[in-house]
Amino acid sequence: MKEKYYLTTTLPYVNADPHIGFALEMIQADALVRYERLLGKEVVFNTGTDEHGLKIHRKAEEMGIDTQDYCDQYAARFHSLRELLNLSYTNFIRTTDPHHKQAAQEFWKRCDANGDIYKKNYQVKYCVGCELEKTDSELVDGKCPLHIKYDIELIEEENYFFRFSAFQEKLLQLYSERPDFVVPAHRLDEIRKFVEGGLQDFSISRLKEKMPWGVPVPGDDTHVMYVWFDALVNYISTLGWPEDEENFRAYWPGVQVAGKDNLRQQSAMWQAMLLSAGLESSKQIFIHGFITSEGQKMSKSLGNVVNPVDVVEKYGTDPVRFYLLGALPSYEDGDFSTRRFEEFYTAHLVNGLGNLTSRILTMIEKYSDGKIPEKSEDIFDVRAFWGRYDKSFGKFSFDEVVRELNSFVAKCDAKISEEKPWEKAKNGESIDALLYVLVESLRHLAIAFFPLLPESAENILKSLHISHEQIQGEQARAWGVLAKGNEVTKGEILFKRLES
RNA sequence: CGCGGGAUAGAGCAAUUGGCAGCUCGUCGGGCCCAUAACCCGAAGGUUCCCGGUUCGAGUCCGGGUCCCGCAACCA
Repeated sequence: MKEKYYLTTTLPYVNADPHIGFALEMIQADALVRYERLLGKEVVFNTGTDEHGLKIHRKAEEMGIDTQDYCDQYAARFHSLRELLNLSYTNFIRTTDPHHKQAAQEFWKRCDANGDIYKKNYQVKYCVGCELEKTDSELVDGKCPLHIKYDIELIEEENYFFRFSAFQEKLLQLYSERPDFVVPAHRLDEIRKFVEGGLQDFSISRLKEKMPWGVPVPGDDTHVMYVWFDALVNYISTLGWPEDEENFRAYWPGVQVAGKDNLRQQSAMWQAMLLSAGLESSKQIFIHGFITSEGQKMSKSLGNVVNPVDVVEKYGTDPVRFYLLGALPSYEDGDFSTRRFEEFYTAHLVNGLGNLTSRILTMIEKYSDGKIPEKSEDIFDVRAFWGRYDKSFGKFSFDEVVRELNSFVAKCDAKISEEKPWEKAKNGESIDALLYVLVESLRHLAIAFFPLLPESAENILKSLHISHEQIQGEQARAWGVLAKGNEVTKGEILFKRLES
């Protein structure tokens, strides 16, 4: 039976269009699961949309449409990223799905049965000017920056609370037992510090009369769940929890990919919730950074927001995937700049992989009659290459994976220059040994590039007449798979040169 | 003394446990003609933010300082 692998992204909130930062998360997640599939694993890859809460409800009201219709529209927009970015997710969960709501309620009941949910007065900070509830971080010197003349009013309201404070010890234990629970390590340090500083119980419900757009609290029809509580449960409800126990057991615990703004929610709150419900902790949490635009924070007012749809239309899906995975530091914030994008694209895809592919296939055509020559020795040590490749993927270091790949391409180019096959061919010397090394290396490269550039890699494989089934498992990584006499077809140019 | 990240060649980034400071792009010089005017070789370019300490040896460890950037809890 195939080994199982489960990975989920966070669910974007449907109050804005997808931005490049979310595209990064999706692409990282997609590269990971494609990599795991190469290893021969059976994968569940989950994403979806988070659709409850006050902001959504209010926005739909403003637009004068039904809230569910509003959510449907946005969910469709996020779902369209699948094609745009060539994503291979298997599940797309929406928190308004009936099954998810039932699961969230069941989850609540378990935490409640465990004594971790209780009622308490909650002070809401309210700005009369905005007619909105405010959070502390929205206030400046305790006042609403938009309405300094009014004092913030405190409204008391009874809410359900989650006993977060009870899980401090257990969370710290989890962090110390599993040093790679959160990657990169400095994020684990960050969350540990936070938990060590003491935890406060948090509110997990809202009064239904004020905010009806949420999952009803079991046994109390005057409250709905606060979005966080319901949304986090999607990571397991998508697996059919609670009733499909077999599927849940097969895939949970899973790997979670999230942005640095989600560190607490994923690695502390959600973990505490799981502990409370008596479920296993997540397997691992990978935290990525944010993307700046031309060196500045993206913001609507600066007008420098990068829209993934625009860049994909301009450059294509694979180049965008390649830039996001390879040109940004995997553990930190990174910058999206047009100049750098074009440099990176030209250097590594056009001049690198694309040109090398063209070189090799042409030489096979010219000097070997379009057929694979006799098998020869592996001079590049592909086994060691795969070792480094696995190691880099294992630590979510996508930039390192890309560096490995680029350096393999460079080695091939250097070897060609060194051997000067065109000269030898003229002198009547056999160059079959070199040609085999090159074309077999190209096969390895195509497989290794596949998780990052699925479409381009597929094109190379097509040229080599290698089928999709032949790229999985250990046997695909062996040296000498291409058999003598098999045809090779030179295809279209892989990466077009940018016009300057 | 709220928490955390960062500062390394013109730009963007790397440097397992301390051990000759590297990579990509760009610049300059040469080579090559299989390839998408691509590719290869060589060169120039660094006081690793500053001050002090530990050490045979510090980008890396310790102390102090400066400057950027996130977060600061119910803001997805």
